[in-house]
Amino acid sequence: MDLKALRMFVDLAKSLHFAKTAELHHVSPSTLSRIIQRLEHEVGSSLLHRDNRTVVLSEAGKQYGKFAEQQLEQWQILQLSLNQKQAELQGKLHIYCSVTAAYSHLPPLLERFRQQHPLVEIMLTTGDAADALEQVEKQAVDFAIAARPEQLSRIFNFHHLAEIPLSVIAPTMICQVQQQLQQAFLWSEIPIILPEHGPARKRFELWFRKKQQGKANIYATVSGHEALVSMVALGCGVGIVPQVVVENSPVKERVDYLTNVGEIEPFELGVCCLNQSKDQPLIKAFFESIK
Amino acid sequence: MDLKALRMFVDLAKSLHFAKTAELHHVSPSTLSRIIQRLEHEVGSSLLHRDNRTVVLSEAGKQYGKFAEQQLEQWQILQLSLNQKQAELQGKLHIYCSVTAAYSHLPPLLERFRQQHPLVEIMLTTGDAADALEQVEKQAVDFAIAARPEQLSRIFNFHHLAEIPLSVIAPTMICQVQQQLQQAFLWSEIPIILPEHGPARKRFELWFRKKQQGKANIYATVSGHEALVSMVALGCGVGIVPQVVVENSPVKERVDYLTNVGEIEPFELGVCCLNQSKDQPLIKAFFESIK
DNA sequence: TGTAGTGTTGCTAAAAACGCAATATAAAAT
DNA sequence: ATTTTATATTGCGTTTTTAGCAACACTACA
Repeated sequence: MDLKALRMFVDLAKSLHFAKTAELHHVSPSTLSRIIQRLEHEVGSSLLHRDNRTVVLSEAGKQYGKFAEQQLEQWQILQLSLNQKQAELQGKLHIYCSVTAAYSHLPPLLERFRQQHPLVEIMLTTGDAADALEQVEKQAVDFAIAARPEQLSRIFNFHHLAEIPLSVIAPTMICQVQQQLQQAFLWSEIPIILPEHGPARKRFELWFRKKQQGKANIYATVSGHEALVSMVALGCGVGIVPQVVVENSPVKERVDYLTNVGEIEPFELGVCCLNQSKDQPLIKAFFESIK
Repeated sequence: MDLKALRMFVDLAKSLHFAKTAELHHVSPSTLSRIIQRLEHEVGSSLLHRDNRTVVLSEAGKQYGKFAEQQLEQWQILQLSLNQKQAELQGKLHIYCSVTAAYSHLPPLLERFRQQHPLVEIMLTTGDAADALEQVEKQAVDFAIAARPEQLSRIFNFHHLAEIPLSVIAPTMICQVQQQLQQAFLWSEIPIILPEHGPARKRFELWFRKKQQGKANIYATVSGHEALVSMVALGCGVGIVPQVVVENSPVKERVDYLTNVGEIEPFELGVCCLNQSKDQPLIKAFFESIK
């Protein structure tokens, strides 16, 4: 009986609709169904009568709903009371990250921080992941969600978040590139699309050198992984990007992963700030909230 | 943040002692430590100051303690209110099980039932596991926690609970049996202690026949697995018993498991009642609460 | 009778939790 | 001052739990 389950139940009791409630909470309907089953088992009686088409609250369900709301309210009160001290902290916090990271990795980090420091204003700048460290260095932002380069200058403080696997992607559509890949081919003949700079480019160079097939046929260089996926989807060539960028891309149906093309070392994604500023109250509080 | 964690925190806040609290709740100290860490992470501040030797509540911890007690109280209120209808159910319920099952398997079953039907009086009879079905058949009890025999009469209703592995145990102490086992030996020479009857005896006969070493040298037959462990511990011979009996035995330090002695088919442990009585309200309610 | 909408269940893969054993540290004892 | 004891935490392998997909079962409605 955790808070998430209670929230879901409260919402479900309002909407009386599993699918919608599940979507609202970013879980699959089956998960929600099982969560409710767990609750029912815990209290020892069924909370909802469902006849496979409609859902209504049982008497126990109504009581449970009130209970759940009370519990959640008390939790909120506790939060408020505990955060009063921390709430003194206020100001602006500038964050830089890629569009993709903003979707995939930032939300859970910010959620806790915002809860603990509601008065702090978050300013989010999105852009090419490769520019992240530069932004931090020139103090345009307080910190960035960034991939760790092989050589990380001493001036930075880096906190590990996750490993980001890279993949080689190719267009799904019928085009010249597609046909080349179908046949026997030399990598030096395949047009390749690359990031202008940054760790992803480094990864590519390392990977291509291993193939020992001469010079790469670079079709274009772009800034920003998101744009790179689009280029590939349009059939311009193949590219290397983080899988998570593809998953969140609106054109993900139009690219395929190439398998058996050799290992590509994954990114190490993390939160990066200047060492000199890591003791500033806001930045310190942020690192505190994510560790 | 589930109820168990809250209960543990409340107790810990009183005792200020991890090891004792952990034991009280039947978990290892490390588990408790991690549970508290989880709570602290959830609220975003430390609840206890510990300097590796002493534990004191932090300010946040005090507030959290109050919160936890409130939450638990509301849960109790909910329980009470939901159980009012079911509480109409009252009477006596006679249960039979072995001493060991009373420790190891019964508590979790009864806990839910008692919560849901507080007015029902539980009458527990412990005894030799092998007598369980007999007790049910002659209606001395309402149901029993029992091992399923190969042939289960149609008059019984059986609900599976768990697989109980059997083991061959021998005395740890230096004695004749011990020495025999150390050397090359024939199984027909080793003194063996057996249950008088019941599934465990059947298992033994099956197992011994596989060895094809003639007739077993049966030193003694006893009724009740618990007594059997004692006999083995005293050095009278080797025996076959459920592992769980050994684990709960006060003399478990004085017996060893024999390995590489062949497979013994495990018990199927379950709840067993008469088919004719499975629709009685109390018995039905019990099965409901454990399924 | 077919079709779309809805909740549940079987199954497998991933994640979380557990407990043991080792570790760290501080108080108490020698 | 050094050893012993008491206590909480951490590393790690194992077990248990949970999530989500896909298939299913059922119902309303066209």
